[in-house]
Amino acid sequence: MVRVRTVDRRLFLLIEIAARCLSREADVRLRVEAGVTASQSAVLFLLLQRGERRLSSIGAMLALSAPAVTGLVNRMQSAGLVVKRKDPQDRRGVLVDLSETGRGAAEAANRVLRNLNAGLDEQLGEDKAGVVCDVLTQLVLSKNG
Amino acid sequence: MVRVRTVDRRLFLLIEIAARCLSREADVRLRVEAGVTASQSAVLFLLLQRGERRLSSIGAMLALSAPAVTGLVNRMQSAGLVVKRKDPQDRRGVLVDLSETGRGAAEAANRVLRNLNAGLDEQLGEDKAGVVCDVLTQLVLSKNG
DNA sequence: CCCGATTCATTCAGATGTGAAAACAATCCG
DNA sequence: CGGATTGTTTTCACATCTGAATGAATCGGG
Repeated sequence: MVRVRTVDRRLFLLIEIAARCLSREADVRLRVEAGVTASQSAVLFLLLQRGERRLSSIGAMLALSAPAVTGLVNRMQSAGLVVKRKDPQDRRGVLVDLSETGRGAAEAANRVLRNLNAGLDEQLGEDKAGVVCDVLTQLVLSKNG
Repeated sequence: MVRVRTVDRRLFLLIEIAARCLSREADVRLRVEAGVTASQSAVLFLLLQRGERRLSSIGAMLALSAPAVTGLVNRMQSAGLVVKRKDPQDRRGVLVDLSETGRGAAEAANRVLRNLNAGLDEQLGEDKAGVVCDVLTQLVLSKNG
């Protein structure tokens, strides 16, 4: 078993580096093929899978702070990707949903992400990729509940 | 085998979420116990392990763009953690090294990172944590050379 | 019914990233 | 020698995060 030493074994540092690498690659392809950024694609993915949601719900699922969600969604609204409306049941809340444009972009982004993910699975092997997904998922759940 | 569905299995999205979670936790402890941020700790770690380096070398090892390194190191210099000097061999380059203060901070940050990492190993199991490290390392190397 | 506590979103200031383009230094080569 | 090219860093404009403070709506116990 090769033990490569990039930055020792400090997972905290390594995961950020890896995330930057992947994110950069994803961002380029998402911009070209779907016209959205990587951050935006996460929101689009969520809305496409789960439908209209609160800002707070988006923040919880993506582990983003409230101000981060506000800014990200506002920029997406300016770009015509999503629509915001006050929650009629509880007017403190704000509901976000895909626009028609946004739905198209979300589907395009989804294809890009699926391709990228398939590439990763191939590069790493399905078994290892699976372990990584499980571990990261477990990690996220343990930190957020 | 439990297959949790946080955000399907799009590793590109999941790794960013996980990185945010870990980074946030690390940042709090690093600020309290070492007086530095998570980003700064990566640079300190590198300089402590490898000694004085070029800005470009730091960027390559941490997968950061040149402007990111310039900004990060400048803030660290303002904070008294590092010292910059022109490379006497090739005056295009800029060498960065730890200050006395920086060395202390680096050692403190190192202890924090070691503790955090030990906690992760315990939570995930050494074998799984090892797989994740190997996979992420492989990934980073394949993207950067 | 009302006021204090809670919840949700926004604003704010600042750290951290990016790509594009400018500023310089070194090197190549005709 | 000198102009073109290459390499390194910085500047710039902007997207993306964070915690802290604020505002707005709801809830719940008198």
